[in-house]
Amino acid sequence: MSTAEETAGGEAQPWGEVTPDAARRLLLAAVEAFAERGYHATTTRDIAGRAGMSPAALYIHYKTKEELLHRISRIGHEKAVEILRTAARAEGGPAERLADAVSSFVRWHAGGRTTARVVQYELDSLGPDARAEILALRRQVDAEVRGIIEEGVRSGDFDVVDVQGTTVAVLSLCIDVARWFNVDGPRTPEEVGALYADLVLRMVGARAAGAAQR
Amino acid sequence: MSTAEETAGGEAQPWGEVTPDAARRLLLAAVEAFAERGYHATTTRDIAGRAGMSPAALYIHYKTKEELLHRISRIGHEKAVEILRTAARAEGGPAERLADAVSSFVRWHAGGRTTARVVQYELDSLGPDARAEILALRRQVDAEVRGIIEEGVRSGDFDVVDVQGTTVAVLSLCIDVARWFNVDGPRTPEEVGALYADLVLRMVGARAAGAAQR
DNA sequence: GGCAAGGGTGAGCGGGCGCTTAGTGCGCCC
DNA sequence: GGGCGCACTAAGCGCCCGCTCACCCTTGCC
Repeated sequence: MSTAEETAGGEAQPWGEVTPDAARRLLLAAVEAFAERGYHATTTRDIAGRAGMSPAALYIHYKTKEELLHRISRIGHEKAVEILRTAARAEGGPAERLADAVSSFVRWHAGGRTTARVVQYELDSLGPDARAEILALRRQVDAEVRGIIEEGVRSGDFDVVDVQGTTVAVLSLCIDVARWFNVDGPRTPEEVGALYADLVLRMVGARAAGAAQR
Repeated sequence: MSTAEETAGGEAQPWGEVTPDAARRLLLAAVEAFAERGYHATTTRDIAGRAGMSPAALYIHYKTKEELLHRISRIGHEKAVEILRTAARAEGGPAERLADAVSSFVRWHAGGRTTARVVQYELDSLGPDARAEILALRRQVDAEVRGIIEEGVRSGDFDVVDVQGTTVAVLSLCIDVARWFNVDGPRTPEEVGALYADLVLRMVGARAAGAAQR
């Protein structure tokens, strides 16, 4: 039976596609460990231990420790592209779609903070080939957001001087959520998403920006 | 001869206070190495090698590898606080001071990217005590920016619903510059600083925000 | 029941890690 | 100008890393 799509924001089981059950448990354990201590500070013994297996079991499903990071990074980036693409292709005006894109992207970074941390901050630990593959996905992420902003400028909904610079700033704002967000903190992912969507609309000078908030 | 204060933005020699010359060279080497590969992926042999010394030389000036990170982190954070405090206490209205704070903070993150990277992203590699000390400095950073925004709201210059949330977002934007900025890229630290100052003024709904840009 | 396949384990290899120690060269003070 | 102190080095200790290998269970098919 096909695993049903989970509700937005959380990271219920985005790893359903990783097929042997033991391989998925190992991957999940690696995500946790990498997010907590970083790739280099994590040992293969720690990963295997979290998955309830012996150190050697890891090498039945993955060639190296780096392959684990590579897989996590690719799946995570694909999810990020999917989130932004869905928002970009939705119905509604540029402002509506940009707000939607930002709030879901932020919710993903806050709610699935462990995954997002690995995805966004452990890129440099990959080898050159894997790194290049991931960078291509990043360019897609950038293009989706830039597309919405360009459209808003063309239609006159947005007032932006430097489209590329503003695109970088918008993504930057969302991505950094993975660094500071704390699950035990005072804000829910949804609240941060809503706040950030409003702030971004202001950044692009959307007509009537923030009007709905006041 | 006293080392003259360097011009703003760069990181010519902010480590003048580190006194034995060899200790400073080691620290500088550590900053480079940590920024490039991360704390855990950097070996003491690498640090000593970059400083042109034998591995053992490191332990004459520093007790452990972690002490190097601790020192770098503290000096870096003190510099960050100083930059923001200077901007916050300057003359002029809230908008002017906020723009000044953001642009100099961004210039520091972009120009001194190696230092800023270590300062912002290697915090978790510190032990609990050192970490707590650094977190106190971070609270000061937050307080300086929040102070300017609060003042702007009181005076009616800014229109902000969620002061703390907006403060986090503003700092977030600046800090993330250390992650993506590329010295060989198309923008200078000054250009990014100016762009970000404008974007932040829009975020806080400053009266006539961006008017000077158009 | 016999047997092949494959997920899993215990033990351990080679190597590089953080850090130490014994010794060396050199400048400075009396 | 002899001795002391200190910055520094060569060598290496003990440890733990990523990863491997020989072997062991369980499962499914004839």
